[in-house]
Amino acid sequence: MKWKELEEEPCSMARTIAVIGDRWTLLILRECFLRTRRFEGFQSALGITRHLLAERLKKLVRQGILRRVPYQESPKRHEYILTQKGLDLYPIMMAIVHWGDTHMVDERGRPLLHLHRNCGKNFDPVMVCSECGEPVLAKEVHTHPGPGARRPLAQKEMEAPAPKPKARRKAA
Amino acid sequence: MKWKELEEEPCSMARTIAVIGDRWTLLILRECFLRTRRFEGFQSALGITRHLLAERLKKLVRQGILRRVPYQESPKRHEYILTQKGLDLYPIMMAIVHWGDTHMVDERGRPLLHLHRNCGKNFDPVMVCSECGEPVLAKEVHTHPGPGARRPLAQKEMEAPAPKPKARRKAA
DNA sequence: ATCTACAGTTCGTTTTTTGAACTGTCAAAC
DNA sequence: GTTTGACAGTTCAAAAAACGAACTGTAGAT
Repeated sequence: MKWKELEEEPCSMARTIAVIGDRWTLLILRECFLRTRRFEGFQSALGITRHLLAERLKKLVRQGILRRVPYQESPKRHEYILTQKGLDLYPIMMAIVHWGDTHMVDERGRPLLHLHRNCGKNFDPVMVCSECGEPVLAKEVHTHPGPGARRPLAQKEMEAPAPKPKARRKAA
Repeated sequence: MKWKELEEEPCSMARTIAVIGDRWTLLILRECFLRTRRFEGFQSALGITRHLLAERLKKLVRQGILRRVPYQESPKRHEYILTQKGLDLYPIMMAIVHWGDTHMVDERGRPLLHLHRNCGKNFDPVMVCSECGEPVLAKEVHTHPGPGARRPLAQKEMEAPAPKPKARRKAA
């Protein structure tokens, strides 16, 4: 499977992973949520190579996750700001942080705490069901095909190579 | 920054990303949650190279996310099963799927639906505050250092170059 | 005139990933 | 009793991605 195909898989996870599923992209997004906006800011916070950083930022802009906004003329300079689509990644970020808080901390405890201003307390993110409001466990969930599931196979595909004859052993 | 260092960063996101933050690992985990357990199962579902798959599975076992359980003697064969630590990744997976459902679907709609058996409805995952139960928005959260934050600077680090005065220039 | 800040780009080297075949055990088929 | 197939890997050369370090270019500060 190539990465181009991945983006077209009928799977929301695959498609999302195709966009944000690499280490540097996730770290760049972490910085975005910590209010970093500028090239040098990302570079020095992460130690990423400038080449990669430029590439990843471009990709995030192409995907509509960041917006490239000018903040000064002459020399033209831009900031990278999260769009709404980007802000919507927050639950993913928080879920990742929370797993780390639960399973990857050392004896000293959490590196960061999160204060929910609405209620004034440090909190953990909890994933609940949109319908009943209860926390969701993996075992309580049944997954089934939706309208965008892989379409029924077309005739052409039906004729497509049945699983290749595996001439794996001592061939030729 | 090398990946070894990443695992030791005082940041739960960095540590988590060091473990699961690459494309194949995330896809392997997707398969795990879809009940795939065996080498061939992962390989044929994902099209990952066997070499990489073996490597990634080893790493996930080392990290305690999967358990390698024998399911037959002679030839010894093993299954890869999610541990509790692995099951705890579920909110991350669901958050990723949900973002994809929101921002990456085509006109046909979602590839997969998730039924919450407890309430009998198809649902979306919602991230709420553990303290007040309300959905959390990025803007409502204030991040601050916790007990495991970067240790106080050692002497050597104190001697490191202080940030220099910033040059100002005309704004846009 | 020189230095520094910023936002990249270029390019040669190293590391990772890929693709394809190979190894080895055992059961069933021929 | 030899061959075939399923399974779970390992090996290795070649291709792709990432790294590091230097370079480009604009402009304010010294």
